[in-house]
Amino acid sequence: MSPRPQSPLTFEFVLLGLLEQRPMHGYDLFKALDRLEGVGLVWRVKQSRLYALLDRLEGEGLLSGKVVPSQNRPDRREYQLTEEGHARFETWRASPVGHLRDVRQEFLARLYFALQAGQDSARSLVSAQRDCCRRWMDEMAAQAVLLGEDRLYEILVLRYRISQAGALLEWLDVCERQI
Amino acid sequence: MSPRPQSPLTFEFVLLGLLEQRPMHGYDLFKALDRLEGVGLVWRVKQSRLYALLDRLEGEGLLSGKVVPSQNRPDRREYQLTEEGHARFETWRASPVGHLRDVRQEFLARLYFALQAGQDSARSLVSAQRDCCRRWMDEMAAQAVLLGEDRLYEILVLRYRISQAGALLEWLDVCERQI
DNA sequence: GGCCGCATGTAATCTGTTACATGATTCT
DNA sequence: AGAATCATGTAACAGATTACATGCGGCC
Repeated sequence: MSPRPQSPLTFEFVLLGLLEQRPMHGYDLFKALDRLEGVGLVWRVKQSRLYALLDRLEGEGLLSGKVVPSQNRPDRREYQLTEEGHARFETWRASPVGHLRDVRQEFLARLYFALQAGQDSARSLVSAQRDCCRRWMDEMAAQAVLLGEDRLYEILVLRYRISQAGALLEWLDVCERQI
Repeated sequence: MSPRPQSPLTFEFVLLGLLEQRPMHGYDLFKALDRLEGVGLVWRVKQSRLYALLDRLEGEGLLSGKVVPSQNRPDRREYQLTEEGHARFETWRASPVGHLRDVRQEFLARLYFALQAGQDSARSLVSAQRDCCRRWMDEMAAQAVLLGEDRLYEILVLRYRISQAGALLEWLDVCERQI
C-alpha cells in the first residue's frame, strides 16, 4: 500500500473534473476558476492553495503530472487524471449530496460536470437529488410533529429548512425541464 | 494597545451570547450547545475547540474568566462578558447578514439571541434581513438579464439562488407573523 | 517607465480536528 | 461492576489563508 492517506472531500473533485476535460497546468486551472463562469461561479480558489492541492492529489495517486519545459518562462507542470482519479471522479459526479447544506456548492459543482457529460448524466443526477430531497422533507416533517407549540425558535428553524428544501425541489424540477 | 490580534467572526459570538444570559464555565457552554435545542440546533462545537475559543476570547478582552475552586472536582473557570464583549455582541445581534449563504447558521443564531432579547429586537432583525434579501433579489434579477440564453449552467445557478432567496423572504414573513 | 499577465511556488501563521489524559462521582 | 457524567485541557496533525518571492514579456 503506497502512502495515500486522505481521500479528497469536495473541492478536490472540481480539479479532477476540470482535468478530465483536458490536461492542464496549475495556472490554467486557476484562470478557469477565476472567471465568473462555469464552476468558477460556485467555487473559487487561491493560487497557493491550488498548487498545494495539485501536489496532494498527485501524492494520492489521483493525478499524474509531467514537466513540460519551455524557454523564457518557468517550466510548466501539466497534470492529467490517473485511472483511479478518473474512477473516483465519475462516482462523485453521479451521486447526489447527502445534506441540504451541501447543495449550494457541492451539488452545483456536480451538476456542472454532469451537464458537460451530457443530458442523460445531468437528468439522472437531478432526479437522484430530488429523491434525496424528498426524503429530507419527510424527515423534517416528522420532526416538526414532535415539537411542542411553545418551542418558537425550534419551529422557526425547522420551517426555515423545510422552506429551503421546498424551493430546492421546485428548482430541481426546473432543471429537469431545462436540460 | 493591548494584544488583541483578531476580531471574532462567527461562532465566537454564539459563546458571547450564551455568556450574556449568565456567566458559565466551559462545560456548561458545551452542554448548552450539545443538546438539539436553541442555538445548539444550528451550531455545535467540539469540546477542545470550545476551550481554545474561550482562551482566545479572553485574550482579546471580550471575556474575563475567574477560577472558582471546588473540592473533589477540577476547579472551574467561570467566564463573563467584559464591557467590550457586551458591546460587540449587541452590535452583532442587531445586524442582518450580508450574504445568502450566511443565513443558515449565522442569521439563525442571531435570531435565537434576538428572540431572547424580546419581540422588538427579533422583529427589527427580521425586517432588516428582509430588506437585505430584497436587495439580493434585485441584484440577481439584474444579473439574469445580462445572461445569454445559451448559458444554461449559469442560468440554472442563478435560478437556484433566486429560488432560495425567494423562499427565505417568505420564511421571514412567517417569522414576523409568529413573533 | 510602469503595470499587467504569465507561471511557479515557499514560509509563516491561523484554525480546526482527532486523539489522548485525568480522576472523581453518580447512575444502572 | 461498569458506564456515563463532571470538568478540564494538551499534543499532534491537517487544512487554509496571507504574505512574500521571482523574473520575463508585452502593452500603454
